[in-house]
Amino acid sequence: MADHKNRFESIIQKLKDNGHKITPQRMAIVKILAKSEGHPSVENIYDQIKKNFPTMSVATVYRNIVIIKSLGEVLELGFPDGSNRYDGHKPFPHPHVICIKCKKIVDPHLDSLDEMKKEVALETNFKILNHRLDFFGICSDCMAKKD
Amino acid sequence: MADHKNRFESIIQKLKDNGHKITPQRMAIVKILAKSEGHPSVENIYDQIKKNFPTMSVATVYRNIVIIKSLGEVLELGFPDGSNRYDGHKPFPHPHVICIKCKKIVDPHLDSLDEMKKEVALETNFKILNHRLDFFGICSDCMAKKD
DNA sequence: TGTTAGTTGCAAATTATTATCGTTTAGAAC
DNA sequence: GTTCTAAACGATAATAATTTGCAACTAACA
Repeated sequence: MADHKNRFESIIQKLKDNGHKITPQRMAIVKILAKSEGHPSVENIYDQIKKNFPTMSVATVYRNIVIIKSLGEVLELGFPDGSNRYDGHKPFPHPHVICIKCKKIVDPHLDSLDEMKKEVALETNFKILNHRLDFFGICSDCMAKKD
Repeated sequence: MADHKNRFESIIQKLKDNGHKITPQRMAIVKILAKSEGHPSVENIYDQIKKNFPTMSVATVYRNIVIIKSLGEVLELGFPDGSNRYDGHKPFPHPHVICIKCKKIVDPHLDSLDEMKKEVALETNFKILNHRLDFFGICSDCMAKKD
């Protein structure tokens, strides 16, 4: 999809605008984040890139994610079990549905969340800035496979 | 409140039922978890108990939390920043509102969540087993203090 | 009381992430 | 194109949070 290409260009542009150099390694990382197929982990990104850059270091992946995160162009999904996954395709808070068997992550469509946010703000007197909503379960694929 | 005492008794009973011994250290940990005032962290629990048990080890806190968690009597709240907080008072999934300044955690009242869960299950074909909903913001106390 | 499996405290191991540092390089200036 | 320099890189050491291994201890039951 052209959508991925647009995300790639827009992240690269933002990096340039903020005085960052565009290295081959950085481009490879941005390319994967722009697509964010399956919401990759650091390990996952590293493994993909190592094929083309055998000297690639994990530190470089971490460093770049920190920068891109600070520019608001990637969403970090830290999970209760300590694992981290990333979404550079939709870098804003949105609900996720996670399969606990195959670790697949799906983005459901939900618009009652805004209403909920207002309710909570009213009840607690908090100024709500951010949110995180995850549903954990078993996807239809894993359900089909016998357990 | 008697509520805290009930939670304490019920966690202790569950431990006994599952063949665990009731040591003084364990009782101290359960006591704090039963109350879960402010949703304590491991460090927090450890510090509180160290006053009465100077030889107490953090490992003991971790080990006990693993057991109590496996009995379903405490809810672990792992946050994106890597921090962990616990709730043994309401050990089932429920929404939280977290102040990003003072780290205060409040439990809002929300009943539209069940409806949402059904919607998501229908749309994604997942069997939803669990969920996690957090709102992040600034509490009225911190808002009052000048920034 | 005596026995024993579960528990504890300490320290070492593990894991994920961050920092250090010497070398390399993208990109602007010439 | 060449030169220059701050930024980025790779390798590895450091850090922090959690877990594990093991010898000593003790709760619980007979």
